[in-house]
Amino acid sequence: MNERSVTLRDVAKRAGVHPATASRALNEETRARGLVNSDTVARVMQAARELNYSPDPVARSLKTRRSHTVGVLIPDLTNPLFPPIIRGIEDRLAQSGYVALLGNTDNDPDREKLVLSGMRTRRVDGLVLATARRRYSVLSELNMGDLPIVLVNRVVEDRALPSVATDDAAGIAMAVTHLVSLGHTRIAHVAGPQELSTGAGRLSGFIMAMEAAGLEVGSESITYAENFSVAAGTKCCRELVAHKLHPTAIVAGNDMLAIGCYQALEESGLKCPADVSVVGFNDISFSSRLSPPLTSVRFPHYQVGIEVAQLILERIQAPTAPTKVLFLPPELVVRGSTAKVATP
Amino acid sequence: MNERSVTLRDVAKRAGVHPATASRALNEETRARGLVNSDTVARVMQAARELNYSPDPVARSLKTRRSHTVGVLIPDLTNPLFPPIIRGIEDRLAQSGYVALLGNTDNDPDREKLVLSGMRTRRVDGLVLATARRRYSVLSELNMGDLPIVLVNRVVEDRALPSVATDDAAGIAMAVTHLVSLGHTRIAHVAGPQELSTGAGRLSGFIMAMEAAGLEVGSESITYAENFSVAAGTKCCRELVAHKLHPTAIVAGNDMLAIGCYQALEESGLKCPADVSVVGFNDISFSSRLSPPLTSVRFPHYQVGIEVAQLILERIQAPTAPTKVLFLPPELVVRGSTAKVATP
DNA sequence: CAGATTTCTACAAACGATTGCTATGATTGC
DNA sequence: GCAATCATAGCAATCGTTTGTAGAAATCTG
Repeated sequence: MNERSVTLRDVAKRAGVHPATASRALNEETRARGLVNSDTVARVMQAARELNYSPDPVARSLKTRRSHTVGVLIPDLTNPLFPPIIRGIEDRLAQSGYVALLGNTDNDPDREKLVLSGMRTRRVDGLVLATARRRYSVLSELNMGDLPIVLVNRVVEDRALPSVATDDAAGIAMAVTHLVSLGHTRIAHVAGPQELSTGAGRLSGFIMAMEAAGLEVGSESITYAENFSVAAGTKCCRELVAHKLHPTAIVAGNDMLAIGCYQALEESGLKCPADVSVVGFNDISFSSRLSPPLTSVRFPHYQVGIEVAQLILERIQAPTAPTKVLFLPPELVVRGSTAKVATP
Repeated sequence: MNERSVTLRDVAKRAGVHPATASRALNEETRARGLVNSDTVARVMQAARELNYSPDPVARSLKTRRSHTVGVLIPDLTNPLFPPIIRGIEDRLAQSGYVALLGNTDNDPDREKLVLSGMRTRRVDGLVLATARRRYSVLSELNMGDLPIVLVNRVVEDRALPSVATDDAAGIAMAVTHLVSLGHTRIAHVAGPQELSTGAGRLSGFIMAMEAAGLEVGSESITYAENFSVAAGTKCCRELVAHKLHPTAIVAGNDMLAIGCYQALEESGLKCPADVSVVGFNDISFSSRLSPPLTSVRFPHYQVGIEVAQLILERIQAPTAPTKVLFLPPELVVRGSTAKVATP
């Protein structure tokens, strides 16, 4: 019943060897280095199997200083962007015997510091940050300089940290091109927070794409959201429609902002897409079920998670490996929220 | 820079005491038992503060056999029902210095076994299960009988395990009553998987509520979904509309199934809510943004998470405490997917 | 004031693994 | 045939805590 959990000593005793030998026999690397006879290896493994031995990760961690754990910091799990990414991360980590420790920061620097220091004392082997501001000070403050780090969906300004993200500019360009092909010329942008890399990247992508299309982009065609929320989107969109430039299309910084636009348009009696087309970014689940179904820039969330985990594992193995910055291609999913511009 | 992490020995040395004394001085309980002089307590705590000491949880776990970690098993993080629950759990756990270890099972018993045994070797102090079938064998199989367990959103048949959930029957009853008050009499049910407690509880709630309303519920007014997915909902709804009983309202086992109904209705050229009203369950985020906005039974997800964490913490403290079964009240959110029955 | 009792603190042994070093045969070279 | 080399396995220390026990002060008791 309450079988006292079987330890390495038990295995060793059963195999008739010293615990140290048993340890080496069960350890891939030392075995490979030929430090132990293949006969005894077989005997030990047999014993381990018979006893259904599994090593105590706690004891192991204490000695090896590795927890086989990586901390994953996100603003808020409730944001539908993150669950698929997290699943990707966890699935890939599990393959290598690692687990993820989640931490929600709610975009609050204090909370972020708290969570981070908690992760440090829990001795995570690496850190995945989906919360990075463009300039990142928290890390150095907390003296976790030696910890492997990978960013998700965010890039720091100087690209000094490895990261996985989609090409924001390319995605926005696809949106703009799509709108232009529908005949739109008065295209506005609801920009996300500029201290976040996505917010800034998408704004500059918007400007570049507009210029490439030969369209003017004045200051009145851009509004800045305080954060990536529905409410902020509504607020911004209200400004846009109130202004004299009557945009026929809006490129939102993400889907939340786009949904906010829906609401503001409704309030002002404008129809989407008949009067104003709207494009989002992220293609969160259920965006196809919105009314109207949202045209959005999609990128492979789950795959991003996989790649992130891959990267952090690599860096844990070889902390000094070159700093990879990986971009996954975006894709425009055209749905009902964009339409040909109404002939005036 | 690379300050060798400060250990208990350092603190002890600085305070001029033996490490054991330092340990006791820093430990709430032993201190309370008066095992150490209050002077030395002060001195040790001072030293600890000066050195910015934080105990190594790994070493501590090794000795105390407690990991300050609880495993949380869910079918799929991607299901929008779970993120708010998880946040509740994590937030409450964090308050007590615990962390959650997530595990996705995809409703696959094998995967479930795998994840569970992983959690056991990681020495979780407790288990939160959102995946429980009505009869639960996996646990005994894995010989984790002594581990504290709490169920979320699921109840086992004999209520032998503590759990937190909403009152499924009451929620469904609210839905049925609402529909009846709108004049509906031909009300059908898309039932979830019957091996899950929610599936079964909502079905029996449906039957009871219908009888209470004096309405017949024949076998043709119930279809069974294989799982809680949009696709399964579509399939079931197709059957319902194809059948001779032409229901004017459908109570779906959850929101996913309800969305599936939307799709099937659309296919058959039926309008919701003009021709058929639909009610969901869970009120996942964005259900208000669906087309039409979904009427759904809501319960406080985040709060459920809080309560669950509370319960598992209690049980970790006192494993033999009485088995609480907590029900949180549901609430009907009426939106655009339900309407008065069309006069025939 | 001697002895019994109470308070505290130090010692040392765990917890379960890993790992540098040493010891033992066996093997080889000359 | 003896020294040097090599392949294995054992010994013991260690990671950073916690905790049972022993012993030294300090306090109390009669």
